[in-house]
Amino acid sequence: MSDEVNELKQVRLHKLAELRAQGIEPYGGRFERDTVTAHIRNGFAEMEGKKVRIAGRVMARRIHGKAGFANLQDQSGQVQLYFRADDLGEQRYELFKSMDLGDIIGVEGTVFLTRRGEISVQVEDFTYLAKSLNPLPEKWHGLRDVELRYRQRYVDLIVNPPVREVFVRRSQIVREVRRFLDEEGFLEVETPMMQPIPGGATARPFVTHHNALGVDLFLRIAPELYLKRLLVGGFERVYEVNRNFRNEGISTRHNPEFTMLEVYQAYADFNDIMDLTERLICTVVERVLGNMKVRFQDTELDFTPPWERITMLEAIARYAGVDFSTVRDEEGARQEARALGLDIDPAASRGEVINEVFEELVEPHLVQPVFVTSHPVELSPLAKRNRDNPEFTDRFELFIMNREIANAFSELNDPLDQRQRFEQQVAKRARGDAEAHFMDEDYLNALEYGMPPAGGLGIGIDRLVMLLTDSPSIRDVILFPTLRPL
RNA sequence: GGGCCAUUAGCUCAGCUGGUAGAGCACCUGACUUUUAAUCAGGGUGUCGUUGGUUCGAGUCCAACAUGGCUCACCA
Repeated sequence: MSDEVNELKQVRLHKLAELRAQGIEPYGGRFERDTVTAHIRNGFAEMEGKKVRIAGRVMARRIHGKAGFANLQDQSGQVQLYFRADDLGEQRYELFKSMDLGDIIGVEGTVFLTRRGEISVQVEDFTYLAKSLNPLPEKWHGLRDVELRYRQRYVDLIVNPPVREVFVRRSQIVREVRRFLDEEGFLEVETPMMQPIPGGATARPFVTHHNALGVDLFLRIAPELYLKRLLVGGFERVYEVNRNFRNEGISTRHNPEFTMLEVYQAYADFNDIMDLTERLICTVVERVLGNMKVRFQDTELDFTPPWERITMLEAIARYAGVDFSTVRDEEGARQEARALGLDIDPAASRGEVINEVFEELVEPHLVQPVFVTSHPVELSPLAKRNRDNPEFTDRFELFIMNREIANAFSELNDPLDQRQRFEQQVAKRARGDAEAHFMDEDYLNALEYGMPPAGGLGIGIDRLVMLLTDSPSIRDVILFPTLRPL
């Protein structure tokens, strides 16, 4: 970071040289541990009086003349160490006294209980595993500066234990998602992150360049079109959990790279996927949190199934008081929306108006888990039309805490309809919509071979993790969120 | 991208209407053999985000820029 070596680091560099002068290697190698700090604390009844070998970072130190204490932190937690000159000899004891907060050491000693009732390890020998040259943040307040916490997550993780808990839980959530899908007979696959045509979502892509091929490639905005090619190929249940990249704004709910789960099930439709989604999330919540009620900020979310299912038009009728099913023409729809106080583009189609009304007037009401179904067709260029009402699609979005957590539909497998939808998107792109879909001839070619009817699902993993870890910002659930380089 | 706010020691933060830089933790020196935010005595370690401007004088007022946060817009 800074090229100026401050005095605190200077002191530590001097200590480092001193260690080497004494023939002590400050950066040790393999250290065989036989337990971890949490095990000593949780299993004290059996551990008392036993000899243990543990390793970790020195987080606090209290020296009392010829004896002293230190807190040793490993991934599992902390345990107190007790150093005595009588046990260690003058020379080793001096070495203990010259230790810095942040140093990583390996320790051999005996588990005991202090007079004050603190589970501790009486150190018989210790070894340097890594000398720390940078001082740790303040022991009481930790690292508060948000920018530093994200830029130097390694420091954040050292001094702010709850942060580590969030990422442990994130890992558990992803593991349980995989376990659920594996148990349901889904096959995990990997499809290209670098795509010649970015498809599967409405978003701006990142562009990169392949030198040997001499072509531009796009970081994927979604895996959807590749996963559906696999349905054509005969895989009937596939999923992928991986990164998507969208070249758009950064906010508390958006990171340019984020993790997406997509699931496809042949011979199913969006109703089957709704059931699957409910079971998936309930299973994950149950297995990870052990409770169907989850507190998010000031709200208690109840995941107990079944979740409400409501069409988009019903939701609008309920929360905005307008029944768009009776408003057939575009101008009438625009007038209704303007009467509700919305600013509507004169060129907006009926479906776009309905979507606008939904987003502005309905989403703020959707707190508890609810499936909203039947979206206008022009907003869903990859979804199958509803048989009875072809202006709408067999699609749903899951809303929790006003946020879209999942998006799913019956997949459009009619190659002629799909071609028309692409053509409409290409026309939008020609009118300047940088987020409209590209024509993808190879995808159409795949559909022309015949794709079984299928239901597909996308879940934003980061947002799910936010909900289940009570994290208000997406940056709190991404280890290294995107920041402007310094 | 717009609006608002923040930026002072390694960290957490004070610093009033402009007068030449402070505290706690950490660190250094000494005392202390069961403490735990250990305690006691002593020591301040700084390009006040950057660059300009106003002024006799700027951490403080003004402007621009940088980085970040919140928020709006866009999206998932």
